[in-house]
Amino acid sequence: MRLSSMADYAVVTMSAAARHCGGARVSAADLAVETGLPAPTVQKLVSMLSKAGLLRSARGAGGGLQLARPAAAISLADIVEAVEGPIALTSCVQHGRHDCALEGTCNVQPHWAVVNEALRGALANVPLTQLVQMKVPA
Amino acid sequence: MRLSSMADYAVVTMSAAARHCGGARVSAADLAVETGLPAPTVQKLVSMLSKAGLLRSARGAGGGLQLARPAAAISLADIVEAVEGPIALTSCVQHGRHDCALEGTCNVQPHWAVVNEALRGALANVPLTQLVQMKVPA
DNA sequence: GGTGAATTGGACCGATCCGCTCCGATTAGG
DNA sequence: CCTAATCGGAGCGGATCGGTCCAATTCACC
Repeated sequence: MRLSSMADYAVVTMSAAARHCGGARVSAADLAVETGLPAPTVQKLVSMLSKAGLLRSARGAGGGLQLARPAAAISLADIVEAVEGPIALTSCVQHGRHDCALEGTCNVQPHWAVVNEALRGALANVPLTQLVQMKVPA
Repeated sequence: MRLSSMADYAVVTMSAAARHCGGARVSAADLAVETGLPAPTVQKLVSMLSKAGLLRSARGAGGGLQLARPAAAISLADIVEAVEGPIALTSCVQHGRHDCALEGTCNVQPHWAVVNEALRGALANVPLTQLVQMKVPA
C-alpha cells in the first residue's frame, strides 16, 4: 500500500523540471543537485519519463530536457503511471487480466474497482502546476 | 501502487469468515478450502488478523475463529491496515516520520496527504457486510 | 485426572522486485 | 575530423514479500 520510491522521486524530479520550463536545456545532473537525489537515479527516471512522453529529451553536448506538455496538462496520475505502470490495486481491476482463480465467484472484485477509481481520481486531480509553487498556504 | 497479495487474500478470507459469523468455530483450514487459497497462507493471515483484533481465536480441539466485531463495523481499511500496516503512500505522510531529506523545502508533501486521505476514505467506505453478499447487482 | 488430537502461533527459507551503479551509444560543437 | 558532453540500456546487490514447515497450546474424550 505504499508508493514506490521511484514514483515519489519522479514527482520531485518533474516538479524541479517544471521550474526550468522556459529555459529548457536542463541536464539530468542539474536536476539531481537541485532535488538532492542520486544522479544515476535521476538519469533512470528521466529515461522512463521520456519514454512515457512526459519529457522531451535532446542528446549530445548542450542537450537537455524539457516538459513535453504544459505543466497544467500533467497530473500525478501521469507521473505515477509512467514509472509504476497502470494504477491497479489488484490484478483483477486491470483491463484484461485473468490471474485470479476466483474469477466469477468473487464478490469483492467490483468494490476494488470503486476504490481503485477513487485513488486514480485523487491522483489525476493534482496537476503539476500546483507542485511548482515553492510554498503551499498552510 | 499495487496492493500486496497478502492484503488481497486477507479481504477474501475475512469475507469468508463473515459468512460463518453465527456458527463461530471456523478453522483456518476450512477457510482455506472455501476461498481456494493455500492453507499455510490462510494460517498466517488469521494470525495477523487476530493480533490486529479483527478476529477472535480459540485454540485447542474444537476451537476456531469468529469475527471480533459485527461485520458492519469492519471496513476494507481495517483489513488492509492489519496486514500492511498504516496506510501511507509516502513515508512523509506517516504521523511522525522524518525520513525524507527534503523536509521543509518539499512542496509536494501536503498534496500527498490529500491523496492519501482520499484513498483511506475510499477503503473505509466499504464495510465487510457489502462483501458477504454472494452476487453484487451489475 | 491423564491422554490424545486438533488448532493456533511463531520461525525459517526461497523467490521476486526494487533501488543503485556502471558502461556503451549517440550527438552537437570546435 | 576529433573531442566532449549527454542520454540510453545492461548488470548487480539488497530488501521485502510470499510460501512452507515445525513447535507450543488448548480442549474434548476416556
